[in-house]
Amino acid sequence: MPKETYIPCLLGLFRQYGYDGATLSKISEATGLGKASLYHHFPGGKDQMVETVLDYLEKWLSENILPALESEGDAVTRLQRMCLRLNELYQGGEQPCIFAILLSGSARDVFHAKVKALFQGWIDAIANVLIESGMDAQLAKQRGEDVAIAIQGSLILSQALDDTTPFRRTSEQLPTIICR
Amino acid sequence: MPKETYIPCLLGLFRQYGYDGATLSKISEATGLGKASLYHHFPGGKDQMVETVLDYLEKWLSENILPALESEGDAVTRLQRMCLRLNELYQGGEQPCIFAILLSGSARDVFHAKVKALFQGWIDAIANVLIESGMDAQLAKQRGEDVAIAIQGSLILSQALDDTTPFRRTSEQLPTIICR
DNA sequence: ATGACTATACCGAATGAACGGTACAGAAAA
DNA sequence: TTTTCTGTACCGTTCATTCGGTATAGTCAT
Repeated sequence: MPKETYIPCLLGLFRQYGYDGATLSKISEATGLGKASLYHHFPGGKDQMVETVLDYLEKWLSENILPALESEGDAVTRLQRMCLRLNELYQGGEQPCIFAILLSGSARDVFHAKVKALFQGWIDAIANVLIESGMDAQLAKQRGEDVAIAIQGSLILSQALDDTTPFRRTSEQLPTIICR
Repeated sequence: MPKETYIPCLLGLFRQYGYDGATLSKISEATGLGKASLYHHFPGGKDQMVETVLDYLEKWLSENILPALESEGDAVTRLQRMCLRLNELYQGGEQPCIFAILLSGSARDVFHAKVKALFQGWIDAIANVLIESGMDAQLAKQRGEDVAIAIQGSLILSQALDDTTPFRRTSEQLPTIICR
């Protein structure tokens, strides 16, 4: 089996346990692969596993989130399409954001640059939608950040309360609120 | 020295490294205490250290955040006073939220109940301010959640971008936005 | 005031378990 | 038969935790 097969499994593990908590034993058990097999597919060890997951997600974002933002229609509609995709990514608010997870612990040193770039790309893409619809560029950038803030915050709160309502409500109301 | 002395140090460590990343070696080095001494003050080990920090923070919240929300003035003013306190707690957005940190990794099983209760208490206190100022109860609860979402989200984004601007802007604009 | 006792604070060294990672020989697939 | 994969056994390191013990200071009864 190619290593891509195990990406969803790895993603789930790093989401649930974080970088430091996702031990090789857990990874081995969850994937059904022995340590030797894991190191055959990922010679770079745990770091490379995360790297692979991040590359996969970067591709997923560029094939799902960006097209939604660059699709036809007004700004509200486009943001709604984005939220539909985010709903898949976070499984309706049940799953935490792996990018946020990777910001703490020993993972931060290694992956911060990549995570930062991903956030900036996302925010810029949102801002462009708003600029296209006639919003002032500086305000559009702020509103782009506000989207990221609302999504990330609602995921945290959904995790904290063990209830997906905050995320689902936020992703529903967000598009209209952002566009004024 | 009494164990309370080490609370700020422990708080900093768990914030920076998370529960799984904050090893006894790091704690020993940062506190200047030998591992055996740590177990003298905290016989329950790492769990008890986190518990002690959480108890300290619960007290801090009840002496700083709640009084700010129950102080004199209109809703906007009271929320502004709360944000001033949050600014201290998170050091202007430089420090992540330990409650959010404790939601992932092996810490989640142990501390989720306490974190959930803290969030709910905070949100309820905010909602009460808004209800007092004439807002519908159900909407007030949503707005209380929106405050938590905005604060948590802006902290995540500040960490991701390595720039405190999102947190500082959010905590400044939040009070007026929430009250409509 | 003195010696016996106790509580608190601390530490170096060691424990077994688990960590991330590797070596290698054999199985499976091409 | 060569390449790809995997199971087993291992490596050194680090993990959380504990052991046995010291230093200090205060509390006693004498």
